[in-house]
Amino acid sequence: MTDSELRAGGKRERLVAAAVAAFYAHGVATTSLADIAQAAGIPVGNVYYYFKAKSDIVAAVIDAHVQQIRAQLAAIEAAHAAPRERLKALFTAMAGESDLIAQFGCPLGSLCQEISKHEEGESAPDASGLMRLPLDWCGQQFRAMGRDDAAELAAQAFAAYQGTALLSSALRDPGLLERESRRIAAWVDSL
Amino acid sequence: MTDSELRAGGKRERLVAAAVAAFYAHGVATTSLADIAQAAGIPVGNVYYYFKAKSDIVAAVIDAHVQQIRAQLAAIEAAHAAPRERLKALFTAMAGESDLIAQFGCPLGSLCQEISKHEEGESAPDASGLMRLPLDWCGQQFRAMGRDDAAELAAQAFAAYQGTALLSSALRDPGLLERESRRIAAWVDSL
DNA sequence: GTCTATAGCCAGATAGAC
DNA sequence: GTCTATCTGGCTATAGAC
Repeated sequence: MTDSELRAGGKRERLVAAAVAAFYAHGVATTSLADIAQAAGIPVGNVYYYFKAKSDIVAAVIDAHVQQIRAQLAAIEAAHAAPRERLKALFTAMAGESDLIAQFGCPLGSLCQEISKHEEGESAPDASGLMRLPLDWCGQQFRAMGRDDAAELAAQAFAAYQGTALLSSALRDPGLLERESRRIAAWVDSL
Repeated sequence: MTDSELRAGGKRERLVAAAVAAFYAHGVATTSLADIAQAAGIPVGNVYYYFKAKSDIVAAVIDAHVQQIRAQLAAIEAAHAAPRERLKALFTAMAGESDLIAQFGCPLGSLCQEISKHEEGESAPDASGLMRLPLDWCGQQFRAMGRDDAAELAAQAFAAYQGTALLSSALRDPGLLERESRRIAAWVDSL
């Protein structure tokens, strides 16, 4: 946290949190700065004291997700020593959010997809880390399990989750995600 | 095709085709009517002769995709009698578009995800059929193979494809989709 | 640092000539 | 049916008072 952030009394954090929620529920393109500012209880014009442009808010939102992912993965590593248990913990945790995911999809996957469609100018932030981070972590776990095809297994497991999240939100069916998450966990156990 | 469409000399079709391409490459929300009209070689104001509002264009785009899916599935059914071969044909065909998918994701999945985020008003069209149609078709094939868990297998296969499409576009890696499509085909063969 | 007011732009949508 | 001209509103972003 920088000095100016400390002086800002948490307003920047409130803006980012409001943007995270709004981007997730309504999408990046359809969310206006006014929406974000209102949700954070801050006048619209004041947003530009904290962010030079909307794309900077997008970058801050991506960064917030990255921090959250790192924290979640670190927590799983602290709670479970065995790579197999760590993998199961990750996919079980994701299934725990099935109601939300059935409404809006995976927070990471939907954000990643929307942003990857307009990576043209230099102002467009890169969201690929949102996929790469958990994917590489899964790969590490499979490698620790002694699998030579760790990267392939990681892609298979993570893609199964992402695809199911997409299906469950399209069909508005949380049960789909819960069943598939159990199947993935059982599959990890069987390896 | 209605009478007025016949009289229109294919302009409506050109608009829909341009919208399909633009929505896929840049997203629905960030594509303006001016973009679509220009790509179709039609003045902006004239768009409203064919569509009352932008949401009607979205509905027409969804419908165009539905027609395309039906045609593709019918072609596969005509070319292959065995359900196992039909499934393999579908996932092989998808892998054939890996370069495009690595750029913009699955045309169906990305459209579905974006639209499902703002299904509030009555003007918002429903895109869930884009997932339901191929999903149900896969289920029918698995059932024809004598599987009791046909619906679950269909979800598993289709989610694997959707998730891999998302990953391969996030990481800009067509090879990922090709490898996983081969794996899905081999898995279908093993059932 | 915080907020108000507003500029400037571009989108979606309409009116009406031809 | 086709097209031009234009209205209206909301959005991003800025200027400047406090």
